[in-house]
Amino acid sequence: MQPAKGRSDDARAMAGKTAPRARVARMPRDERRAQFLHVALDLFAARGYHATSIAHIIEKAGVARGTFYQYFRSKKEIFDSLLDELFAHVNAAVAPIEIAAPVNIARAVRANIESLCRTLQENLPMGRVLLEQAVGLDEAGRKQLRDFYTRVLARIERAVSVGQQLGVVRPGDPSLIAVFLLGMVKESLFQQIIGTRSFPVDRLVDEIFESVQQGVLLVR
Amino acid sequence: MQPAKGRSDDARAMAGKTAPRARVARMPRDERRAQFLHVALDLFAARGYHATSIAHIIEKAGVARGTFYQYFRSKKEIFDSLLDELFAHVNAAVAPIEIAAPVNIARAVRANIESLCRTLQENLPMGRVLLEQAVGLDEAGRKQLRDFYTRVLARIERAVSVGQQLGVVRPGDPSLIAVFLLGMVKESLFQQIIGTRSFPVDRLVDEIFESVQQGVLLVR
Amino acid sequence: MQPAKGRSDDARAMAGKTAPRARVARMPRDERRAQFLHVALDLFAARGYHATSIAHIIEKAGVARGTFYQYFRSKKEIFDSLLDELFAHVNAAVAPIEIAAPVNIARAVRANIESLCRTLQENLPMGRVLLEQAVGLDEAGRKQLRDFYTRVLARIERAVSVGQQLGVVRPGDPSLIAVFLLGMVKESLFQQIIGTRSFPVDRLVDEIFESVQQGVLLVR
Amino acid sequence: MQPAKGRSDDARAMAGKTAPRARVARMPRDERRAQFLHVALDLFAARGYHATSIAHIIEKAGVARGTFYQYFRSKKEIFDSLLDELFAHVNAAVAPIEIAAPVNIARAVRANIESLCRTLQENLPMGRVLLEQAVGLDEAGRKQLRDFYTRVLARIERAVSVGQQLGVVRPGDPSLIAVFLLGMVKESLFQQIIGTRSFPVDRLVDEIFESVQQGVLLVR
DNA sequence: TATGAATGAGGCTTCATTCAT
DNA sequence: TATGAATGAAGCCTCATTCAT
Repeated sequence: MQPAKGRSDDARAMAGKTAPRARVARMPRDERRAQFLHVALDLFAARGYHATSIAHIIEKAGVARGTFYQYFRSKKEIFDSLLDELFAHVNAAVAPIEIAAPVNIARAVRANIESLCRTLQENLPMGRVLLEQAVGLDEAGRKQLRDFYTRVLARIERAVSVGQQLGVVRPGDPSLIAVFLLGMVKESLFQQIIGTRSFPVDRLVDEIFESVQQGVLLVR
Repeated sequence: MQPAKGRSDDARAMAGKTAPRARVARMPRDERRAQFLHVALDLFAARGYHATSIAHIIEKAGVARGTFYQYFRSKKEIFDSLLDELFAHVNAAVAPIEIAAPVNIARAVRANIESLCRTLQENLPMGRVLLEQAVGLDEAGRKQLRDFYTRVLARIERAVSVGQQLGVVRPGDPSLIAVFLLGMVKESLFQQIIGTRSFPVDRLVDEIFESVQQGVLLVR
Repeated sequence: MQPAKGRSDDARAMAGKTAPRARVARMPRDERRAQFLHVALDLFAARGYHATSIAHIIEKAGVARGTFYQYFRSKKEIFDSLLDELFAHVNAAVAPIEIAAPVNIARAVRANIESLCRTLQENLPMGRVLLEQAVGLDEAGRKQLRDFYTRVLARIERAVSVGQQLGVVRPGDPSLIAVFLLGMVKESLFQQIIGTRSFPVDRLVDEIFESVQQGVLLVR
Repeated sequence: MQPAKGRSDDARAMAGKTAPRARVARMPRDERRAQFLHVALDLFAARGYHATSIAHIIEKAGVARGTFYQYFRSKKEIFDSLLDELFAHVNAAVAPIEIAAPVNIARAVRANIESLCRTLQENLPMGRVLLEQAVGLDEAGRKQLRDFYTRVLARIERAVSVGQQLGVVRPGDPSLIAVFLLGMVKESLFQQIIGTRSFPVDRLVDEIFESVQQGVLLVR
C-alpha cells in the first residue's frame, strides 16, 4: 500500500541512441486520433495515469514526440477525452433502464444489472481507468467525476423512486438505495480489477440480483 | 573506474562554505514523527499523493528539508506509514465481530456497520486517502492494495460464512456477498467524498442495515 | 496501494502553467553528443569527476538541463563513454605490436613506447581522467578499473612472453615485467600531471627505452 | 570504469528508527581521536573518500554525530590528518636509503626496495588511500600530493645521482630514472590493490631488482 | 566530553511541452 | 501532417555541519 517506485519503465528515453528513422505513414486525422486514444487507454489502464508518459504513448503509437501535440493539447486533454468516451459507453450501457408493467420489473432490473456488468466486464481497461485513475485528479477532474456519478446516480435513483411508487421497491431513501446498488456493482468490478477476486459474469449477476431481492440477513 | 554517486559531498568543506543555522524548536523524536504523519495525511487527503510534494509537507510542518528525511526515507515511506495506520484504525473499528446467540446477530451486525461508518465518517481525510489516493499505482502499489483488500474481504467473508452456518445469512457465494457489503459502505463514503451526496451517519447505518436485511426489491 | 514515483508529471498541465522557449541552435545529434563529451572531458580533467556537476557541463555546453539527459542517461554514463573513448585511443596508440625479425624488435618496442607516450602527452586531459578520476570508486567502479587494466596488462604481457620465446626479453615473470613497463610510463605521466616534473616526449622515450634495454644499475 | 552508483550503502540513516541509547564510554581525548583516524582509514580504504560519509564513520566508531566534530573540524580535515600520517609512515620506510661503498650498492638498493615494498604491502589500507583516494581532490590536496612526491622523488633522485657519480648507475636523466623506479614499485602495489595481480613480496622484490639491474630487453 | 535533532545548499533526474524545419 | 532537438520548472534525496542540551 504505497506509492510506487514509478521507475521500472522501459520507454524511458534512449539517451545516446541514434535517431530512429521516420517510420510513420501519413494517416487521416481521425484515424490517428483514434489510435492515440486507443493506445493511451491501454497504457493508462496498465500503468496508471501518472506512470504513463508521453514517451510511452508515442512509442506505442510509433510516432514522433511532436505529433502527439498535433492531436491533443496536453496529456490531461487526452485523458479527459478518454474519460468522456468511457462515460459515454457506460451511459449507453445503462441507458435502457425502462420501467414497464410491475410484472416485468424484476426481469427488467435483472436485465439492466446484467447489461451493466457485461459492459464493464468486457471493457476492463475502461473500468480500470474509471475506477483507478479517475481520482486523485485536480479540481476540474473531480468535477467531471462528480458530474458523471451525479448523472448515473440520478438515473438509478429515478428508477428506484418509480419502483417505490409502484410498490416493487422497499421504502427508504432512494438516494442511498441508489448508492448501494452502484456500490455493489462497482466493488465487484473493482475487486476483479485489482485481482483479489474473479467471478463469471453470470454468477455475479445472479448474486447481485439475489441480494437486491432478499437482502443478505435472514434474521430480523 | 568510477567516482561515486556524485552527491554534494564535502564540496562545501572543500570550498570553505559557511554552515546553516538551526531554527526550529527541537522536538522529541516521536512527536515530530507524529506531526509529520498528521501533516502529510491532511495534504494527501486534500491534494492527493502526486500533487503533494515534500516541499508542501515540510512547509506545513515548519521544518527544513533534511528534517523530513530523518524520519522517513522517502515520500513513499511516509505514505506507507500512513496507510498502515489507517488500516489499523479500520481494523480496530470492525474488530469485535463476535458471534453469540442468533438473536443478537442482527444487533451485532448493525453495531459493526455503525462502528465502521462512524470511524470512516469521522476520519474523512483517512477515507479520502484510502479511496482516492490508493489508486493510480504501479505494480508494487497494486500488490499492496490487493493485500489490503484481501485482508478486509477475508474478514467479512468469514463472518458471512459463519452467519450462513448459523442460518442467519442467506445462502450464496460468501465471497461475493462480502464484496457487496464492502461495496455498499465504500460507495457511500466515496460519494460523500466526491461530493455528490451527503447523509448523516444514522440514516446511512439504518439504510445499509435495512438493505442487508430485506434487500431492495419487494417483488419476486 | 501506491501512487507513482511522484515526478513533476503533468502538474503543469493541471495548473495551466506556461511553457518555456527554445533558445539554442539546433544541432545534429552526433555533433551535440560530441560537444558534450568534449566539454565533459575538459571539466572532469580540470575539476575531477565529483566536483563536476551536470550544471557545470550544461553551462559550458550552453544548453538546458534537460538536453544533457537526451544524450546521456546519467553523469556516470557520460563518464563511462569518455573512458571507453580514452581506452580506444590508448588501444589504438599501442596496437601495432607486431613481431617480425628479431632485428626489428628493439625498434618496434621503441616505436610503441613512443606512440604511447605521445598519445598520452598530447591528450593530457584524457590522462588526467584516467589517472586521477578513475579512482575513489565504489565496488562497481573498481571492477571496471580492474577490467581496463586487465586488458592492458594482458596485452603487454603477451608481448613480453613472445619476446621471451624469441630470446629478446630477459627471463622472468612476464606478469611482473608487464606491470613494471606500465608503471614506468604511467608514473611519468602522473608526475607531469601533478606537476612535480615535466619533460619533453623525446627524452622520456629515450630514457624509458634505455631503462628497458639495460636496466638502471651497472653493478652486478 | 565509471563513476559509482554510490548507493548500496548501509549506514544510510535509519529514518524512523527509535533513537539508540547512549552507548559510549567516555574516552581520553587522544584515544578517541586515534579511534576516529583508525576507523576512517579503514573506511576510506574500503569505500573511497567520497563514498564514505560521516554517518559511516560515527557508526563504526559508535559515537554520536556531534562527537566527530569535537575532534575534527570537517571531513576533509580527518582525511588530511590521515594523509599526513600516511606520508610520515612511507617517509620513514624509505628513509634509510644510505649510500655506502660501491661493493654494497647493489645490496643496499635491494634492501631499500625490499623495505619499501614490505611496508606498503603490510599496510594495504594505507596504500589504498594513498594511491586511490589521494587524487581528484581540490587544489590544496593536489599541493599536498605534489609535495609528497617531490620529497620522495628528490630522495630517490639523489640516490641515483650519487650512484651515477660512483659509476654504479647508468648515465641518464636522474630525474626520470627516479620516476621509473617509483613507477615500478607503485604500479606493482596498485595492481595488487585493484586486484588484477597478486604476488608475494619476495618475488616482487626479486623481479624489481632484476629489472633494475639488467633492464628488460636483451637485444640491442 | 557527548549527544542527536535540525539545517539547507546542492546535486541528480524526469518529463510535459514547444517550435523550427 | 510529421518530426525531434531543446527546454526548464519541479521534484526527490543526500550529507556535511551546527548547536542547544
